[in-house]
Amino acid sequence: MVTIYDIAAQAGVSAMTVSRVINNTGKISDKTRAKVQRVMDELNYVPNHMARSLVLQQSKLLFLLITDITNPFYTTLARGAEDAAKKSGYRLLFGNSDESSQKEKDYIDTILSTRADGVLIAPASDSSLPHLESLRRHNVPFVLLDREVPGMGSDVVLGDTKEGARKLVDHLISLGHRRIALINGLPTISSARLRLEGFREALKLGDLAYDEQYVLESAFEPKSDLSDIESWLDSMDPAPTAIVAGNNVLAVEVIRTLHARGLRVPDDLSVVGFDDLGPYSEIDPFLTVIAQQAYQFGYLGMQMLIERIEERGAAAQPWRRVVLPAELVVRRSVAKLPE
Amino acid sequence: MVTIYDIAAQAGVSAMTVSRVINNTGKISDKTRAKVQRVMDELNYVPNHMARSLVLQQSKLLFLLITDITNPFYTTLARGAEDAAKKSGYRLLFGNSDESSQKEKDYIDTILSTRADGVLIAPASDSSLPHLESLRRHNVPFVLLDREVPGMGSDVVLGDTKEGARKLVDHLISLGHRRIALINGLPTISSARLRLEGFREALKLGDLAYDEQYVLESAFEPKSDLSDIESWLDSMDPAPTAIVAGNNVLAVEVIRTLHARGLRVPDDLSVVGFDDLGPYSEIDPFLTVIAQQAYQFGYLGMQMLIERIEERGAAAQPWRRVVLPAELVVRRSVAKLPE
DNA sequence: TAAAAAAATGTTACCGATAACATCAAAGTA
DNA sequence: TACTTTGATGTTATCGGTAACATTTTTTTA
Repeated sequence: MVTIYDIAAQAGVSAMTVSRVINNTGKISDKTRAKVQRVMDELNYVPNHMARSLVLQQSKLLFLLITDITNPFYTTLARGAEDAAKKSGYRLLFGNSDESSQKEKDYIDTILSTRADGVLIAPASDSSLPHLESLRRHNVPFVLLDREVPGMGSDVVLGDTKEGARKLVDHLISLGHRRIALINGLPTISSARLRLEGFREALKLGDLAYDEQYVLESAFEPKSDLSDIESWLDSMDPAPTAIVAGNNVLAVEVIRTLHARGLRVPDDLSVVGFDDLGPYSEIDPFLTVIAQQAYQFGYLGMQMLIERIEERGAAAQPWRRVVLPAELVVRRSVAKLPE
Repeated sequence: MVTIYDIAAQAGVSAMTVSRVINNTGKISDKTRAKVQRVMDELNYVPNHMARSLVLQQSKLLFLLITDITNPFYTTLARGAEDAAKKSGYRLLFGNSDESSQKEKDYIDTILSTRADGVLIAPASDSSLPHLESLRRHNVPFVLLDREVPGMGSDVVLGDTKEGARKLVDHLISLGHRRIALINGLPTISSARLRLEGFREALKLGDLAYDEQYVLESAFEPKSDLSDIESWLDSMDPAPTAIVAGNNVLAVEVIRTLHARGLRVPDDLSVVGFDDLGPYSEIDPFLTVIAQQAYQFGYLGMQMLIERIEERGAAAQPWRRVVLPAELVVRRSVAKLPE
């Protein structure tokens, strides 16, 4: 690999002069600059970022850690984060924790040892706490996305999840549904807890009793084994007329299971969910959902992160909490029940 | 940040001894090892990967560069690459070029200056050639995915695209279609060229004439402006009875456009495409497609990359070319025409 | 018990860059 | 002309690790 020393030797100057040309610092005569520049081009010089970060103690590298790279919510979010990072001259790398606390830990280790300047992270669950503590301890700024972790203060971008759940249930009630079920993420995830809260509140406001048998808590990630959904569907008595799914993955699993049983949505059972299904939603606007501003999650989160990084040393600002609105998008997956 | 020198001082040994404990190299007494280990735990030591890579001249870092992070084909591929990388003890970072040659170049620069050990890359187009030359010049092994770049020999994992296109057209012909249109990616992308070839061959075999007006070459990425699709649809005379879309993004765009015009698929026009639409194809198996083994693209490509990296120095092996099969998945988006 | 071998640990130099300071020449000023 | 200032460049130390070699301690063997 070509180094500044190779350039320096070839151009007949010192390494420091080469460094000055590269970074456009200090004073250099035009003649020297031109000569150095020419040699760099000739030898295809590429700066070694690691050597540079080592001495500068900053990498201009940011990480985005998401929990499911195949989930359109997160990939759209990634686009937003990318755009915001680029605008401020940072490079962005992605990691995918797959909803696994262990994988998340591995990525955090990578991030720490890569000496990233900051991290945008959608935590796997409450058990991410030690990972976040590790980041905090090592003084790596981070911003949480979509989920909070109790016990860890930080900047965070959230969706108005509780309100979203309420809107979904209200919508169902307004169409005559009275037996409404919820398949939710695990209660170790803050957003799942909020969905349940919103769900219960809306029931109460609608004068409907909360019945535990109508609630299933299941992992957010796609699994091959759908038997818990199966048995849950069997167990409810009387059967619900509508199911609220805690996220898009669960919505898909539920609909798949229903289809496998020969049940049609919404004719036999209504289904609503959180977050869009990506391009698919566009060709066949089928599923009624709470749409979240995925791109904004990434964009705003990244802005907040960069502000934190650049204010470093300044008096610490209080944590910021951005809550993005949740919009009900009515499509065709809910039946209107006869009164 | 805590360094090995801090550990060394605290533990009353030399930095080298700490290094030996970390890497489990050389000979160390159990007592010393335990002591050093304890101090590392106490101080929450995290190795500085950059310092280490600087001296070792290798980073154990790999990159995956894809062209569209919101495309399920690539995210599924990413999963495969991730799994294969982890199995061999490499860390994997993602980059997203967004089908843009410029963004791709920026990522290549990042990759070069980060001194990654290797790159898995889905090139944006033939104009990626200089970027690949740059990698080659700097001796960074890479494997191409899904697309080849003329003039650049390398390992590559491809889909059997031409055969795929043929199968789609055959399928349409067998259902009575005679006027078949193709909306394809730009001809600067190898896979788009192959699709066109397969398309033409299948027409010929089916005794159908190739008519240029039925072919539109458009960018693969989603755009807000659909006017070229609009005018193309208007221009064809007589109108086709079926449209082959070159990838999933284009399929979605076409269907969206048709819906906007009040046309139904497949009742008014049949549409087929390449690559699935992610998990969501499952809730409503609608679009007939050529399904590619996205996960395998990533997994096999990563394996080949790692083999290249680790054989370095050994006699160079000839380039390998893996072609993965393309399977026709028949669903509901094609109408059977009366003879 | 002295010499040789093995085990445990330390010292030095270097990876590729930059900050801080040092030097030297040309230009400006008294 | 001597003296300061400014501009252009070089030297040295350092970031956090590890390889290669050096040294010291312990164990084995003749």
